[in-house]
Amino acid sequence: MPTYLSALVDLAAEEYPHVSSDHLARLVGANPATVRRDLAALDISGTRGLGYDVKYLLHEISVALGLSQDWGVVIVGAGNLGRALANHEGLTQRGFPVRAILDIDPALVGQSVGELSVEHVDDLGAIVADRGVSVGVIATPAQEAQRVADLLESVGIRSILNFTSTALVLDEQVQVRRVDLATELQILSFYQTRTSAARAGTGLPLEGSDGS
Amino acid sequence: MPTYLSALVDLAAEEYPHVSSDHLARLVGANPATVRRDLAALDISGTRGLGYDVKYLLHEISVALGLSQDWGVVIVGAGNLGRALANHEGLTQRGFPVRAILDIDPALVGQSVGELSVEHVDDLGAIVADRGVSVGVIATPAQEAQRVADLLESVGIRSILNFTSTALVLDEQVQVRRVDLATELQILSFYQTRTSAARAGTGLPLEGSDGS
DNA sequence: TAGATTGTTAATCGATTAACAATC
DNA sequence: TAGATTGTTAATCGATTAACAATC
Repeated sequence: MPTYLSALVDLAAEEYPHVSSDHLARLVGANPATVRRDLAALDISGTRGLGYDVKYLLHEISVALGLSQDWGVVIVGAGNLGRALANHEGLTQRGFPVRAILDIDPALVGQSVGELSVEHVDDLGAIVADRGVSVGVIATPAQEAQRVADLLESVGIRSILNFTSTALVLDEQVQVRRVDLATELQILSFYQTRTSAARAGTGLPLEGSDGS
Repeated sequence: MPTYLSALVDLAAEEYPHVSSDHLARLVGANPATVRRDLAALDISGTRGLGYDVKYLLHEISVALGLSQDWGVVIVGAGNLGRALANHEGLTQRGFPVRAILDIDPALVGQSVGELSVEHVDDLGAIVADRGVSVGVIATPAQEAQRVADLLESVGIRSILNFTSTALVLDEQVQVRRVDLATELQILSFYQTRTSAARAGTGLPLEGSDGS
């Protein structure tokens, strides 16, 4: 669904007044029927014979994606990764301003990271309450991840982006996305191993079940 | 598929000689039939009445995941993110040693990043050939991503991990995984927006098509 | 009215899983 | 032999897509 957004931004920039499901489908590499069904699921309707109003579509999808509001972000873990994420300009640009970066290590507290300075994780509750934070990013060592997640949950965070390899166990109300570098690389090497093996004529199957 | 691995490592550590598809399924949160089908797809067979040999399974899955060899990594882009990735210990640990970090900016070339120092992107071909690099990581600004990807493809890289928001167009032989922070956050906010809307009783549908 | 395109039903496809004969 | 568990077929489920009547 987020895929539609950039295509629509382009269309709006080119001042297309309307777009057909067929056109949109080609832009995002999907099937026209799927596009219509997706939009219908968001209660967005078009005009028969004409298509969808681009500006209206853009607005409605932004709302559906929650982009009509800012989502304050707190980053827990001020190591290399945490600091890199805090400096990532793309985030604020796309409606996810980083409001704080925390660590448990007193030696790091007070260090400056871009425009922020590292704060202590003990202040999480107050920070979340005061600064309109609604997303937590976990950039700690894997062993700390569950503890941090519990802490985030306890202060009311309902959206977590987890950069560790730990599979978190949380209330189902809490949405978690995991971004694990090594797993991504393993998936790449898995595909590559399979296709090379297939080319080399060994018995490894090309058609497997999933690839996940 | 990569999911099985850590469960198996644990089992091996506890010296379980055999594991049933049922047991393994519970560990990875899947269905026993799916586990059996997955393993069969990798030409791994078990013993009726007994289950699968844990050590054998671990070995075969490692091979299938390509983990029996190291996959040298080159990082293109020595900004905050590139440097953080280069310092990520987890990578070498899991069989993905970072062999080089490159940038196009002469001011960055020569700077040290952990044990490496930044090299110029013009040397990519030689570096890939000499150091057994098989995975490229793109950590440049989004506008440069396609150019870098073309370059990586041209020097024979077949596995790319793309940290920009650009959708890359490459030969289908080249496996690409995208890790886009803002998109991940958008997905979180999308879910959160939907569920809050549903709780608030507005018309936003809880049952949609995909959520991607 | 003729052409275009939606909204939606029904068909298709693929993936998941239940079930069970084979067999250790 | 009795119990357990695989390997695989057939049933189920869900998601995708073709097709077309409704209608702008």
